[in-house]
Amino acid sequence: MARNDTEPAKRGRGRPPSAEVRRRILETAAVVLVENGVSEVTFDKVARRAGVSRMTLYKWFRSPASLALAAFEDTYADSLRPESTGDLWTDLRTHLRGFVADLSEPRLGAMVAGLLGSAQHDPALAGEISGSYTRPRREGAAELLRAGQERGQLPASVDVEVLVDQLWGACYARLLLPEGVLDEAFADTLVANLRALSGTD
Amino acid sequence: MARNDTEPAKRGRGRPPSAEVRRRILETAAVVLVENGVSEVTFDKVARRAGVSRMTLYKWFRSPASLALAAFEDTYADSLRPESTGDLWTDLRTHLRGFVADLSEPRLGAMVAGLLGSAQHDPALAGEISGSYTRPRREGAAELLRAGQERGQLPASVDVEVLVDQLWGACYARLLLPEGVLDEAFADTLVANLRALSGTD
DNA sequence: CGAATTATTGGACAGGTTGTCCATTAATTC
DNA sequence: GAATTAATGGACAACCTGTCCAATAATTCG
Repeated sequence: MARNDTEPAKRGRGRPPSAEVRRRILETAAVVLVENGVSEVTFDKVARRAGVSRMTLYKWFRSPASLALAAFEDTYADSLRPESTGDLWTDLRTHLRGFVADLSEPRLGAMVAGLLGSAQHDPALAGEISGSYTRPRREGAAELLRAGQERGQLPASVDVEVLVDQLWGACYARLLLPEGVLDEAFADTLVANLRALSGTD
Repeated sequence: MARNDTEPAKRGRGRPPSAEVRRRILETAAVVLVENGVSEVTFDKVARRAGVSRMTLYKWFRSPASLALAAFEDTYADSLRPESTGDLWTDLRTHLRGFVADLSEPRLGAMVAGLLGSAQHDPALAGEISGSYTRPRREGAAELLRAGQERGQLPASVDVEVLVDQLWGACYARLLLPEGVLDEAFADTLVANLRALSGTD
């Protein structure tokens, strides 16, 4: 949570990068990001608003979208909450409820949707998102399911990797497809549907 | 399927819109769309390539993305295939297999992903996609499930609207999230997971 | 201290896209 | 022939990108 920008490492020779400058860039980018969306985060605008040379941005960030992602991570990195109670269905409900609560918070949801939207035209951005956002979250989700499977709460024949998409992926579909409604009831029903099928009421 | 541009309706007074011009615009936009992606479909480029005045594009299309969507619908509108065999699980497998086959066809998948990506920054485009693409497909999917539910192949307690997201939505998640693998095996496993849970092997 | 090294700045430039304006020409109906 | 609508071509300011360059600042090494 924005605690890794104070003193990164020993530099060799020349003038060290200014932590002050980097901080102002990320703060300004975060403001533009939350107020105007990813597509408005532009090198030109951020540089002018932050009172920083545009060249510095070109040196540190691959693209405006990449800067927006860095600002997002720096400011809104959330906790990944990996707690577990020992009961699969309880874990799923609390985890999915929190997840949906985050994504349906207008500002955060719009930022995630905007970043994923930009990634559709920007393979490099997709790679960055995969590394810092998608992959760790997907890992945690699969782990949760695997634990339940090992406790016998899920048939061994269930494909956990696919089930991740049938729970968390379904939430992203509601976030990204037009007309999608994303609320706590949706999270609950995702789990309820599985239980209804398995008859474990 | 590009059959609604020949003679739309009687015009009142002045010079009628040129079907020839409209055709060239949509064809050129479709070429740019499939070759370079949604983000490269620009009024300037399409107008120059089509040999048409840029002003004409501004008159007929709300935005470049809207033009890209029109070109997509005009050229690549697919069939919605609503056939049904009477068995839910068979219907689901064939339907989802075809759906995934379409989306994983590189050009078509990239176009859908690009359009949905652009819609994240363009609410008006999201509305257009909802009306012409998302809503009818979602309706068909829900209908398929409801029919199965009425035949007793799905518990009455299952929420069909949510289950749509757990099947088709999961495919969109794989399409739109980085690292997602979308193939026939995924389609089969989506259905297999539900059957594994319900124990109806 | 001085030299080498790296960061940052400010300015400049061409290229592309948008959005808008205007005058002109073309086609069609009344 | 007059009114009406479509289409054209050109122009303009505004913004963003990507790149180049010269000048200045901060830090380490010899």
